[in-house]
Amino acid sequence: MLRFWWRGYRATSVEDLVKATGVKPGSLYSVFPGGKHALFLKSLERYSKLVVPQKLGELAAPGASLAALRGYFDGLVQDLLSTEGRQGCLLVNTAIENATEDDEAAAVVRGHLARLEACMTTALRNARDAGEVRAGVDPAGSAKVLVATCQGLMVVGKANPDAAVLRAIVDNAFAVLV
Amino acid sequence: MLRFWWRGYRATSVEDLVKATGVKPGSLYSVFPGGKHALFLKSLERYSKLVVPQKLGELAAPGASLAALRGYFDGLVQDLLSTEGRQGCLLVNTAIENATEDDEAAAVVRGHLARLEACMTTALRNARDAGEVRAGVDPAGSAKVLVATCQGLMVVGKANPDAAVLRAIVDNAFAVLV
DNA sequence: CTTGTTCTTGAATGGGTGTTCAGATATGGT
DNA sequence: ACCATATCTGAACACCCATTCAAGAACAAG
Repeated sequence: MLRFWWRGYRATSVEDLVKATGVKPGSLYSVFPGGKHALFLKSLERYSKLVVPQKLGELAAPGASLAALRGYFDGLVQDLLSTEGRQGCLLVNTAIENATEDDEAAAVVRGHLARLEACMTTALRNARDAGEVRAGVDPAGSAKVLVATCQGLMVVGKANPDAAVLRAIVDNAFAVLV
Repeated sequence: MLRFWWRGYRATSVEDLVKATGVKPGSLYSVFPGGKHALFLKSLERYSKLVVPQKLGELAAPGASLAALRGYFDGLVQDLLSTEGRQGCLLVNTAIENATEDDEAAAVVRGHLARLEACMTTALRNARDAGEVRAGVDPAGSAKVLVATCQGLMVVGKANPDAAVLRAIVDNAFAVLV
């Protein structure tokens, strides 16, 4: 999973995976019928179930509010600025690299986007009920925009991992809500 | 350029380029010293100078206002929904696929993002002066967010090319401005 | 028509790719 | 200790990759 995350599907060779896991080709192909591609899909699922919830943090909780939402974005920026986090999000990378020609991978990405939107919608609804955002803000609608914005943050962060640029995006994205 | 746009850098082989252009390997390498990578950088520049201005349309004009800005986003959505446009934007794809390991490519992407932000800032400034957006809207700040949002639109569009989903993102992104 | 030069060709090169498989090794029940 | 079964191993396979280069074609000048 880490190899696909760091380097992408095409750039990761089976030899890389063999070296990284210590599992030799023969075993790898008997454990994962379907070879590299099957392993990739398993990696996407593993990322969805292990890494994503960890990054979501409080935002995944039903009582999440504006602070949790903001915390998610801040974490995203912090990751993009760190040496280890520059690879961004495996699912975003997959959307760009594979989604057009790999329907199974695209489906995993769609699932991720839907979950993210759901989390953000509840967080915004809670925030509105608590008076943390303007009354005019539509939780469902704003969640859709914020999902797109955070995917865009990854793209910008990859090309330009600059603290000021990324923080300005987040600041201004939240400024219109209050 | 089209090959790199459609399939990405790694997935495009020199043989593909030879077949597509009719230029045989020997000539190709004598015209482009540096081989595949040099040709890729030239493709990025060509895309920047030919395709991007065409997509920007009125938004590139100094007098562009809210309608031009909205038109750009609508064009983006329309492209993502068409069969030919599903490949998205070459520069966004490059940001994800190559930016971390290819500084030259990343620089071209950064230039594109800067230009886009400049266009959007002037459009928003014009819109504010004309009273088309709320007085509280900060042109420079909102432009940064809109740049990120439109990059995110590409990511979402690749995984989920659904008219309702994409239009909802654009509608809600503009809803907070008026 | 010659000659010198530029441009073009496509086969060859060395290395990397994903995948397979027969043989070696380990395991667990008797 | 035995053997049947499951597991692991790494060499071998066929193919594709980016790149090079010597041989040939096209061309312009005298």
